[in-house]
Amino acid sequence: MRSHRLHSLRRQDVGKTVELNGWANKVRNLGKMVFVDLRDRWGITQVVLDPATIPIASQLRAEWVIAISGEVIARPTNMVRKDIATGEIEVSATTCQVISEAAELPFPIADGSKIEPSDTTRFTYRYLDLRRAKLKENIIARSTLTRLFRQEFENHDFLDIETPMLYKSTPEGAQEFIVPSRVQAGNFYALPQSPQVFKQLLMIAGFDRYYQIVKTFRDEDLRADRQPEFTQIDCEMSFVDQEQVLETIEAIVQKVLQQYLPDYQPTPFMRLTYDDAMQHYGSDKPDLRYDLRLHRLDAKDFVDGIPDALVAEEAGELVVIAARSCAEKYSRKRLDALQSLFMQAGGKRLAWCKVLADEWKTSIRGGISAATQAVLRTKLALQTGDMLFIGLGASPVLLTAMGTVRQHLAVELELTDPSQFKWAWITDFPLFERNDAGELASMHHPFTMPREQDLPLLGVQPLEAKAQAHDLVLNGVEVAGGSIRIHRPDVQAQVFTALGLSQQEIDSKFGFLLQALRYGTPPHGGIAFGFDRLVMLLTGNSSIREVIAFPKTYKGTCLMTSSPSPLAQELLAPYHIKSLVKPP
RNA sequence: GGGGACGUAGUUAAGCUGGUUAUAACGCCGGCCUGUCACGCCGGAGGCCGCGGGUUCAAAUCCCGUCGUUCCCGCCA
Repeated sequence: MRSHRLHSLRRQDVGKTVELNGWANKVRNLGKMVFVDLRDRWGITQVVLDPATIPIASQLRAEWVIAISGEVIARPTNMVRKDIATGEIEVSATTCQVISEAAELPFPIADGSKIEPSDTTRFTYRYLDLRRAKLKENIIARSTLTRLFRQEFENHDFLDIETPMLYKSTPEGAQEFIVPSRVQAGNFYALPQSPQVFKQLLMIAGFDRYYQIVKTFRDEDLRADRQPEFTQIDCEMSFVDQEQVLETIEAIVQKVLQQYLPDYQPTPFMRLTYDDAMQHYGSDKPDLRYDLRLHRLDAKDFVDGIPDALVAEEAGELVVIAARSCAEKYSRKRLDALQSLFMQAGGKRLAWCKVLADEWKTSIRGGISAATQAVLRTKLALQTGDMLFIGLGASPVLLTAMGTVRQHLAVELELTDPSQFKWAWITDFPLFERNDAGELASMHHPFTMPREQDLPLLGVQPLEAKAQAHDLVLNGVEVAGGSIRIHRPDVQAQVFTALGLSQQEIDSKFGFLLQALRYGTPPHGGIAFGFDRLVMLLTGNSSIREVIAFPKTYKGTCLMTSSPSPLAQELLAPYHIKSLVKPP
């Protein structure tokens, strides 16, 4: 029986007889003596074996699972390793039993190797990748954060209630995963994109506060921060206004951060309206670790008139970003790259100026007059060595295009310190937006409550209406989103109507919700965290695959289990499905 | 759906303006080694150069297609 885990033995344990189990992280065979770094989830302990008494010692290889018994001894003084917790001792083995041999490894598990396996290799042998320190620590950190969030939600009287995985198709949102019913011929469930409607029904049922750490599913194309199945921390509260939701959630997050990050100094989350975020940062999820603010320029900023190069054919507006001390960093090539980035994002032209001591260098034909330079210097607090990026285009695309430039500049100028955490609430989102077909669509979802004062706008100027919706943004990533929900059936009906749904559609899709709202519904609202993204940021990773034990590839496949896989027609038949694709 | 990068021993890479037997490191196998911790030294094995087609006297190398991994845009109520 194992007597100790592999992180725990210290100098004061010298003389103890111990039995240790684990993986041979590293084997160093010196002929007449063999050193094995024994590893488990908790740490590493060095074992020294004498092949003269333990012949198997010279056969040991990396990643074999072994059990040894022996005596804890102090390392010779000059052999003490200060960088390892157990570095003062080692275990002199008296027995060694091989529990399980390991085949030749596709990549080294132990730290310190220069060889970094490719993604394909890592995915194929995910269980081995998970043995490596980095991924292992990410998964442990995730477990810690799960525990801390659970504790805090429980402390705030939230009830953990499960909602169905086999749900109903609601095709308004993301592409869904569908599940054929065997019993109900020709009918389908859908996997939930969110437990949205169920948590509202739980509020109607009177549970008052609900939370759930739960998988949700979206059959969309993947990204570094998107997986087809991902984990939400979903929650909902009754008898609250938006301010109370924000305060409660912020308190929970702050408490979790204090327990998770040892040096965390809690500062209140910043508050920004959607309009301010767009105007100042060109994004509804601005990264606030750096300033690089967007400023409007107009005719009065140009003493001698706006240079021809900055006058658009049609309605043109000008937005400028002043970047500090980077005039020397921007070569022609980098500027061209920025320019094409800006154009791709929908901007018309991106000009630049280098603020130099004597004469400004600029891409603007004819240059910038001394008088205008003086105005800009004051307006933007310019110093020699700064650089201006002036974007020409039409709102609102100009703002988002400049937001893209801003983000790109920050990366190039190394302003994105991953150890820094800048949180912000974004509020007052538009209730609706126009989709590609020019139709009205919910920006958040159709159960979002408009601001009280905007209710009269629903029938007349719906695009002007703002929602009681809120996103939580961390370092430029949307980590949570939610809203106050509609608790009045008449308002809900108005929103459905504004969205152009017929009475028949409303009844078939959301009839049960409208019905439920009629039986005494408390005002309620909540939020859902993208837990994978949150863990990714808090662990300093740039892909959520690094914090998910068994993620999917970019194409949504699993290289380890080879899923998804074709099903023969006879296996599909019970589900009343006929495949149009011939299995390979 | 669109655009970019990558694919060569078990692994990670070099080779790519075509030309002898495809190179290195780590790993693996054998030998030596009592204080290693990226142990060291000596020797060895290991290749459908992703796959298919084309150009050529000759293709890892050039061209076309395809598959896979990845990053971005679209998409993600």
